[in-house]
Amino acid sequence: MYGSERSRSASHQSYEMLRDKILNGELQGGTKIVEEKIAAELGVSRTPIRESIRKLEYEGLIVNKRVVKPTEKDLRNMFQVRILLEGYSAQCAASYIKEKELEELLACVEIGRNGEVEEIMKANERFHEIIVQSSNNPVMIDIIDRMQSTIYLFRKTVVFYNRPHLIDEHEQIYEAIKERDGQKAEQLMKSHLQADLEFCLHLIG
Amino acid sequence: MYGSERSRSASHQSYEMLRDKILNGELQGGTKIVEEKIAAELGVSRTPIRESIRKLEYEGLIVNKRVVKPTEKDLRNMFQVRILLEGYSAQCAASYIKEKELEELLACVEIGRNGEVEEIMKANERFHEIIVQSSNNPVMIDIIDRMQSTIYLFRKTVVFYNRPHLIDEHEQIYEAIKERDGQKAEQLMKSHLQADLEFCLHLIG
DNA sequence: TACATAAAAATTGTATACATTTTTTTATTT
DNA sequence: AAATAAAAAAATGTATACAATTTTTATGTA
Repeated sequence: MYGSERSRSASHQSYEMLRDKILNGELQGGTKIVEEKIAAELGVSRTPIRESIRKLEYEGLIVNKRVVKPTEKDLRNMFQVRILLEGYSAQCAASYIKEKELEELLACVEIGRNGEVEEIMKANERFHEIIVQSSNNPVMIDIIDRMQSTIYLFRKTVVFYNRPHLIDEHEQIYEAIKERDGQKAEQLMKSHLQADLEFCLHLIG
Repeated sequence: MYGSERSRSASHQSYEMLRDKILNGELQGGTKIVEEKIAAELGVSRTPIRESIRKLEYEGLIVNKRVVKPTEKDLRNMFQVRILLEGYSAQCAASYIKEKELEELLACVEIGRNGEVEEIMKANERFHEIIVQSSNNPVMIDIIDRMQSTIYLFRKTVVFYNRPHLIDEHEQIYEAIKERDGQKAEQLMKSHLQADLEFCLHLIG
């Protein structure tokens, strides 16, 4: 259904193009973003480009007309928030998650063990996504989402590693949720994310 | 110093004007926002108006070209996040707050007891602000800030009441922080905000 | 060389005009 | 009278032009 979707507005196309280029590193941190240059590149006027840039500014991917270059401190700050919100989401999930999602969590763990690199990465992202969604709180989901791109940007270089124990930790979280033990699920999620942060900082710093 | 500040760009002026009108109720929830109308009102072109509208959209004050009309569910969702983040901030404050800020917290409590209505309202806001700031986490501060306007919008009609025990609760939180008891401060902050939410919902629903 | 300053260039902010889409109104049919 | 389609109007999206600002470069001086 989605595949056949009509192409959206110029500003939206520009937004997606810029975001992708930032996330995949084609536009490196610190690069100056000049409206006219982007406009020429896409063959449109500056007007829609400006809107797309504003949007990326609100998302934190562009700061002061430059591609963001998140510092360690930025990453720590985001993770601090993420740990609080995803930890809480895990607790909610233990109470509210449905059988279907529970099965999908398990599937993610299994792909994490036996899948191809690309699959594994997707499954790991999906694992967190399912839990966050199950908070059933659009405000919370939104906040986590918005931080996601900057976090991804920071750990770009790390992402092809697979941290030791990562899948084991996912499995433990899954078990806790399955047993409907909210406290445990929250605690496990928090230390999982903490370990993730530290691995990330260690590799880079 | 700030008083004599140069007037900012048209889009920023427009942003402030619209935001204020929304917050003080001059533009009611559900009101359609039409670019040309606003532009004519301010005597500028649509271009800067569009930017200001986008900004308000990101802040959640405009949704689908209409002034937002937050539902009870929205308020609950925001408070859920706010309780997590401000609770945590209170914990941090217990560890890190400086003498000067502690004194200011106490001053807020005292104004809450003896001040004029306007002063009290300001002091109560300031009380929370100090604690949030002391988290020392710009990401966290930003998120709380962004929710603030929508929360304010919702409780506009409530704001001139002063909930019973509100100041007592502030004082207890202050005491816990002063005693450097992070767990207690967090717990007190959480129930304080929970009570606030319920008072608000009760008055309106 | 290092620093300040003026001129030039580049970039962003805003106005206006037109194209496209969405909403409202009106007309038509059942 | 209700439902539908066609037409008109309104509103938004985009392009272009110009004004204001910021950044860069060139130039002169200590």
